[in-house]
Amino acid sequence: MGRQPCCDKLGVKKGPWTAEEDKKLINFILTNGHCCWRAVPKLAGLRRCGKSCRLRWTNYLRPDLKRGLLTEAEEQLVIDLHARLGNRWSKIASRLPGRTDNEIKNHWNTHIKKKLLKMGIDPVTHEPLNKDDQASNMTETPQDHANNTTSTTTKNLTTQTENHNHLSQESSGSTTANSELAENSSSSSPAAENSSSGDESALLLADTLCNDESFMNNLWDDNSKLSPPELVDDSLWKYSCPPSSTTYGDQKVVNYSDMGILPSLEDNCSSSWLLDCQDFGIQDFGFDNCFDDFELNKALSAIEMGQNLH
DNA sequence: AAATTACACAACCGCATCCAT
DNA sequence: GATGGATGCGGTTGTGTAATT
Repeated sequence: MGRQPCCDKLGVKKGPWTAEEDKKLINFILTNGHCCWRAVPKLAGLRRCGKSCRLRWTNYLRPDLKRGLLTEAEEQLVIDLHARLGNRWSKIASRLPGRTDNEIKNHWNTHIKKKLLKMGIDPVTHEPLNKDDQASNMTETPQDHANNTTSTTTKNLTTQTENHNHLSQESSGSTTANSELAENSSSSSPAAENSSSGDESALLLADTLCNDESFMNNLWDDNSKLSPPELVDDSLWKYSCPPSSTTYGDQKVVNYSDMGILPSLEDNCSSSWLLDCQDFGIQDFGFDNCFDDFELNKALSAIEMGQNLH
């Protein structure tokens, strides 16, 4: 007896999600959480595979997502983390608040890869392309590489990453995920310790990073309702968090009206998923811990602004 | 203005892993 | 320990849009 397909292929819709479907999914998850993705489509009244629902939620509908291109600082962090972790996009994404593995993967493939090649750096090994021993690296997996080598990009980025690790530990008080990174760093990247503090490029990058206000806000703002990098995971989203103030502080606000989730002006309807939250009672979802009146108002104004754009 | 190319990103697919039985 | 189901992850493809010719 073979394994059952993850969903009944018959009658399951594929392709782009409609605004109506998005709304159904959001309402359902905000109301019930996602106890079991397989059951979600049925319970939410969607003709979708559970897998598809999960993907849609984690990659697009989650309220804490940042939209828009990665900042320079985020990009540098991705490069550094990739040098250490390889193509483990979910691990990398867990260190970038509001970013998804899919988003980072896409950005890597469309931007960073080319950028590194242009700089003469192998995006897989993070070593200079014309190195003699390049051939030997060809057989190495990114993971092997991450465990064994000191990459060029890592060398360049060490200072900034150390700043991140050090400071995020302090600010979050949580060391679980960072300790994993630290493990990788200490065992695999002696460069982290050895890199010259006088390395101009590293300092420059660190400077860039620290001057990137939105990025730093995400990392430092104790009041930020964004999870610290190591805390961004689905388990926490079971009892989801609303759009954070940090997110709304960015011009790339999560704009639900763009997605058609919010009623258009012509709908002349006051309901939205956020307003629905109010109806449900924010406390019902544990929102009271992370969503005060001020932020609710901020969120609603942001949404109104979004509506006014249409 | 039309055709072509490049880019951005949403979504799917298949395999891996975890976990309950 | 074996098995099967649910979920997660990474690779890849498809599609819409902007830029260029």
